[in-house]
Amino acid sequence: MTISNPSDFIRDIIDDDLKTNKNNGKVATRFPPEPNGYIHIGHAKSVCLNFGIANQYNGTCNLRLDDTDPAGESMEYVESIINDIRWLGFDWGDRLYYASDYFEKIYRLAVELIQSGDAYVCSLSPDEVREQRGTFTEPGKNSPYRSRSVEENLDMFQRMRNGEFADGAHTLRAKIDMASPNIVMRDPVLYRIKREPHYRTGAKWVIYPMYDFAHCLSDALEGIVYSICTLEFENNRPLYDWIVTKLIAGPRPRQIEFARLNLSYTVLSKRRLIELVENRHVSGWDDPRMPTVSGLRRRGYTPEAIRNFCAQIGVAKNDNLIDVALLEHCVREELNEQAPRAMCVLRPLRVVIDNYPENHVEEILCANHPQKPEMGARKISFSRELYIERDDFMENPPKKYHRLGPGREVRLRNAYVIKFERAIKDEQTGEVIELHCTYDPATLSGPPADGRKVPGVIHWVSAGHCVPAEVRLYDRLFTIENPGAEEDFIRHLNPSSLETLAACYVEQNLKDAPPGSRFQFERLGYFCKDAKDSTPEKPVFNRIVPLRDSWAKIAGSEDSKNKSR
RNA sequence: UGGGGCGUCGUCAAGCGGUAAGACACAGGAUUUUGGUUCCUGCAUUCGGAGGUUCGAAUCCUCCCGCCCCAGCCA
Repeated sequence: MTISNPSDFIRDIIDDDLKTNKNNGKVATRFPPEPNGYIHIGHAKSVCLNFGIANQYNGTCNLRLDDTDPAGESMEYVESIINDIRWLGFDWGDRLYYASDYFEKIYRLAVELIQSGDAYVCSLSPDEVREQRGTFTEPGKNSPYRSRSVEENLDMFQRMRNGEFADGAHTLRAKIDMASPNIVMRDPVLYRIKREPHYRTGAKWVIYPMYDFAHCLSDALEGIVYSICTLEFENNRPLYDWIVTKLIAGPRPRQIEFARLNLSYTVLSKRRLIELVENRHVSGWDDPRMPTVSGLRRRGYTPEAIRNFCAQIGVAKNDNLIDVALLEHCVREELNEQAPRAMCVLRPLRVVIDNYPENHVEEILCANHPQKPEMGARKISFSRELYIERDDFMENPPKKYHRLGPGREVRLRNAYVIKFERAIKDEQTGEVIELHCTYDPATLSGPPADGRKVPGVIHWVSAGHCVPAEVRLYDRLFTIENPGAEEDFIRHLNPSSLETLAACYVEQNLKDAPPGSRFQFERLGYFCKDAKDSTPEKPVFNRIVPLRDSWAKIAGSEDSKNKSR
């Protein structure tokens, strides 16, 4: 499902600009994450948009770390961001930039702003600034420091930089309009004093530019043409334009806002994600249940699936809550094509084929993909003792159940038709612990000769030829559709978002599967060998996504019928 | 109710005055050694509401209603 000609309102704007030769045909974007957390699927939407546009129009997309607030920023995050965007399949050439590399230039531009009388050093406390800002319906008051002379402002700003003042003692503010109906324009703070070591500039600076000042100037310095950001910055656009027209002579970037991604049954705000990690509700940023790029990668999602997802959801200005089923659809779509099939028994039930010769082993050739012979075949051992899924036997099955039960026959996938003979139960608990069956030797590669129909097919492994594995079954992290809208979202964590099955068996061929390799375990879903926790003795497989299961729906409705009777 | 933005199927989303694309989801059916895949079929006489302009409106105008964002020295 590759969308050949992506189109959206942003690309429409670019098409128009190109048609009128507004920017001499130049297309330059940037992806500007702050390195204070791992990027998630919502960032991926922006990455695909910005890099996608650059690729489509033969332009460029810079990667810029927007590191203007040292609190919480670190090289670890920078590295993860770089790694994740590369993994997603995008390239910025040698255009890796840091806002912190522009600190000196930005400082000089601030001086220019002071010199033109468009900025002043304000000595109000944070509380006073808040009080004097006014409200939605009342204008703010001019700061008493608004009329400081250019000379005094220059001197004060220099001394701010020199570290002569305490944190928060003064700020540099733009002189705009305290009565503006747009609160962003009421003399916004441009610089603050903050004695916090910066992960890149160390202790060199004690003043740091605010986002509104640094971002637009960084864009302009890099020659960005389209500064694409999310809707909540729409109010800031007048300030963006104000700063840039005051300070930049040449071509100026244009800010365009689009709606950020919201995903059902998950949270995407950085604050909430951090809370999940720090309070150990998940194992880390790369917990396979996390919507982070690293979490999705570990879960087994492919870059292609994520890119397709981003193409599918589109780009618009409507607030949205995308059904996570669409994301799941995108992985299934790709993995159905790409993933070799294999067999794995999650909850083993021992089966003895009474009429199969003891100590006999035969090798059965199994196609790696039923529709793609070019993907080859592998051998699987078949013997008298097997494991099947506990779910595939029922003592009192409903009519539509196509598997094993009293008097029933079933096809073993890629192998013989077997018939149920008797069940052996634990004397204490009554639990079925072993099945005895007989097989029809004439059914290895075709249906029974007498024409009888065997509708059911189940998977299996040979007891003496399989390898023990741990399988982790993941489900959505939250039980409600929009946990992001809840104050106490933790309360809605899904208690069964992870089910660990420690005693599974996978077919022998998976013994040395490379870490990160993906398979379809037939009839179950798509799985990925966990790169972190697998050991040579015991591989661990993460369930990426289950197969669509129309039986579950039938069984579910049967179940509810029975309950209502 | 100061400013900014948005309202088209359950969820996304095309549509840009000529008579509602597509995807996911959902529901049927066919094929099937995965109750998978694939393949058919169905799924908005209607575009937040009400007026108006027009031969003709989701598209233009007016009013109304609803939702989101903004009062960090965060981004």
